[in-house]
Amino acid sequence: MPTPTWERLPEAKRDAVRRAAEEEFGVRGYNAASLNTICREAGISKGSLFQYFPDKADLFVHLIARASHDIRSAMEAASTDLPWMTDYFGSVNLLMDAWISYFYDHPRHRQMLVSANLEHNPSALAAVREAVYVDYLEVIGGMIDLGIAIGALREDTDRDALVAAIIMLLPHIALGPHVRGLDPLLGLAGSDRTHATSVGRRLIQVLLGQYVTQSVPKEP
Amino acid sequence: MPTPTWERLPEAKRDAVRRAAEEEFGVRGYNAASLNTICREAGISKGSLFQYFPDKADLFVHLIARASHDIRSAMEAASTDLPWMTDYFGSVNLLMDAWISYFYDHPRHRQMLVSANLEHNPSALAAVREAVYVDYLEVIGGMIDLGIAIGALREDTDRDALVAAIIMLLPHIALGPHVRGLDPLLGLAGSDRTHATSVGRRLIQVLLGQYVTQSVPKEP
Amino acid sequence: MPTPTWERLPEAKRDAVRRAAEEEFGVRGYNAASLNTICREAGISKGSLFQYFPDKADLFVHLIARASHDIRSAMEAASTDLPWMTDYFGSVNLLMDAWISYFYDHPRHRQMLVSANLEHNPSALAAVREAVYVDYLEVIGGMIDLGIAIGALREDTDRDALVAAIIMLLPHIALGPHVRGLDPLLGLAGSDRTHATSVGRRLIQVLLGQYVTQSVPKEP
Amino acid sequence: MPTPTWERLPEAKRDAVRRAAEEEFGVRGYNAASLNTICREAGISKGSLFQYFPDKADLFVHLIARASHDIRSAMEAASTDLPWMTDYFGSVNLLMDAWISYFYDHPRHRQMLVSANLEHNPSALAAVREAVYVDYLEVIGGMIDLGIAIGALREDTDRDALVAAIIMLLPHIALGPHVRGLDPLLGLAGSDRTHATSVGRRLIQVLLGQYVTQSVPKEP
DNA sequence: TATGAATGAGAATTCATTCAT
DNA sequence: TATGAATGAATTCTCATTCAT
Repeated sequence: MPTPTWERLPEAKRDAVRRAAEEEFGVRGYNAASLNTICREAGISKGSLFQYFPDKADLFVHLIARASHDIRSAMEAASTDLPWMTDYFGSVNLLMDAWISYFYDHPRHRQMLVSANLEHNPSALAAVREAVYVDYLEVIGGMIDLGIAIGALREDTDRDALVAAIIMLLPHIALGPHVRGLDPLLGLAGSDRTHATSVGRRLIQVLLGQYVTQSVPKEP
Repeated sequence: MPTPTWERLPEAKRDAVRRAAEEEFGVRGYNAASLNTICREAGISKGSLFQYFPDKADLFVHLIARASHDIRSAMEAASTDLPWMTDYFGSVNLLMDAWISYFYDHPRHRQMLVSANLEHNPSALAAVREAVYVDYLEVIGGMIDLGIAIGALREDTDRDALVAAIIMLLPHIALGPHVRGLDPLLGLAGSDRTHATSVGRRLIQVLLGQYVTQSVPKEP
Repeated sequence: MPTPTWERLPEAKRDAVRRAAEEEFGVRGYNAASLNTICREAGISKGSLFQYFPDKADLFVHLIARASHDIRSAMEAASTDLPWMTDYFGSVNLLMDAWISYFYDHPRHRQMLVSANLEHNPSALAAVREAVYVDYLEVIGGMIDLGIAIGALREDTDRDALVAAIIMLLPHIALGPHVRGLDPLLGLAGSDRTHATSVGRRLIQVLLGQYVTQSVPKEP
Repeated sequence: MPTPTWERLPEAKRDAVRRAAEEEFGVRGYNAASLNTICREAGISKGSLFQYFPDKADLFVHLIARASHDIRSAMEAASTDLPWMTDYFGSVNLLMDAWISYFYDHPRHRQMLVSANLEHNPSALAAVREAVYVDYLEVIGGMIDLGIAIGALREDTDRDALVAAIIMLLPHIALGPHVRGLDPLLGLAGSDRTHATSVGRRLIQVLLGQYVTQSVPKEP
């Protein structure tokens, strides 16, 4: 956890530190990221950084948790206005669109979460698990449960397997499947938002298709 | 590529080095793995290791490629005797069973491939891509194409999206979904082979279910 | 370039580091010099040295450039009061005396510049070229040009060949001709300042003799 | 000294080892030269090399001494037919031409002797001193003594200073003054044999000019 | 509260030399 | 006589963390 000193800091300085750290963790990964670099870019001293966060891992966890929380908020906001009751499947697709858009609008968050997903260091990984997947489980799980409850998904849906599959795929869809050698298949590397969105929809279809009871809406 | 010296080494020593290196890369990941540790565990001197492999990256790539090749061979052997024509979906499930079993029988390979999948270092990642994903694309792609060709899968199957989704999920299924925070859902951590197999089948069903034209066989 | 940290260091510590480094580079040459040894002798930790200089080459260049600059300043100071107009050849000799004296007073500089002149490493050599020879070319070239301009040297003097010859000989004269097997001839090894000065004058005579238009002054 | 084993070796193998070693010492210098590389290029094993020469220094000394001896022989052969009695200064120039030509014809020797002259390692340097400068002293000293004896050089020539100056300049003239920052002055880097020869003559003139009693011959 | 110099363990890699076969 | 695997000390350089100012 950040120290009280960190909380008392002016927002501008906190922002500078966060930006520098997200960039560095995003580009180099947790282990290879250098606190030297972060301090230099943020314009603070080494000593200061250790007065804000007890150690490197703690800084990382803080950033991941914040990003995850931001995303969840964005998703919940986007979800509010969707016609879940009347067009469930369309709403799922629109939510996925919003999610993909979020990462196009917040490239530093995207990059850092890619790194987090690639992380092997046990304590960093534990942080990702606790900070990110809890949110995922709640949001995705809730979405599927709603679908079943309102009859938009078949009653015999294998809820847990489906939620798990979606969560496993999520990082690949928005964060960059190309890092995993799938690019020849899906052509996502360097693609624009429109193409990424359309690929996202195809994957949703593969996962949800068999459970949908409504007629599947066409792409706009 | 390993040096000629490596090729001439007695199998026992090669095995000791491979074991130690797979273990270290598996536990700590490419970047954090220490050649010091590998040497100590393998009982060789630092100088020797560099007479076997030109550098760290080369050792890593060698191990990954070897493991990947072993797995593909095991899969192709397992595939040969399956009744693809008469029970396509059952064969898919049995192939998945074999695949999961392989990793239960070769825990060091499993662990190292998990690490490889988590790798952030770009050049190490490129090695993984080339060594592992090419095999995956061929084996999985071939399996789906066969299903479509013989009418076991629907003609309008989104072949690429499906192959991509399977490949994205593969590492999670056999290599450890628990590392990604999904354990509360699937209960795989420390589970036995039987439970892992059953989870694998549920995920296959989620992915393939809608495209299957045959009646789905029950678990044995 | 040295880091800001280096600039802020107390002079005593900077001096200790410079001494140790000049000694080590002088005794062993750039390539063979050990940063370990330098740190030990300077009484600082390995980490500290790399907070002062980005790498080994930078430390080397810094020392060479500093020494060269010191020498040039000393030469220009010595040159100021000489009677160039009325006794050009005598002034050349007195300048040479000052130059030889400088190295007797700064034995570490002498030794390090000998090493620098023996350097085989291309990038270290480039540094020497840029730091040292530019000064030499300017000072020696200027001196010859002046001699020609005021009529102290013959008009048909092969200016470039003469400057080149002097510059080629300079390191040998003051920095130690004995290292090149010439000692049986000149008896410089371990000699005192007086003998070295007299040898210097003989070499000047060999080089300049034919071009001098004034009567050559006797040694004092 | 090479071992008896080395002497018994077939000439072809000895030649391969010499070539490889001259190349490596020439390109990288004594300290940085790698016996690994030499063995690989020569096509022999590490063990063999150490059965031919007791250690690295000994191999280096052997090569230097051999090259120096070759050069001396070539100079003495070239000297034989020169008209020393009737055209001393012209003969000096022609000898210098032959010397420069030798290095254009034996680039590996040239390069290795450049390295030797740049060497800082004490034992390697001692070898250079003993092997090379003894020859230089005898050949150049004899040449000057002859000039004085036959009256081609003035009686009051400062024989030792002159010999020393010539020997100091020799490596620069044929071996590459460009490495010492003099190229802007003399334009020798990458120059052809003709230009190098003409530069050599200008330097001879600068050194010998004042002592010559004959009229100086023009360049052909 | 901020600073930034100091630390030293640890990283990958190279190399001349030895010696059992 | 030839081989080439083994060695381990030495190299430059990085980094998170501490602590006196």
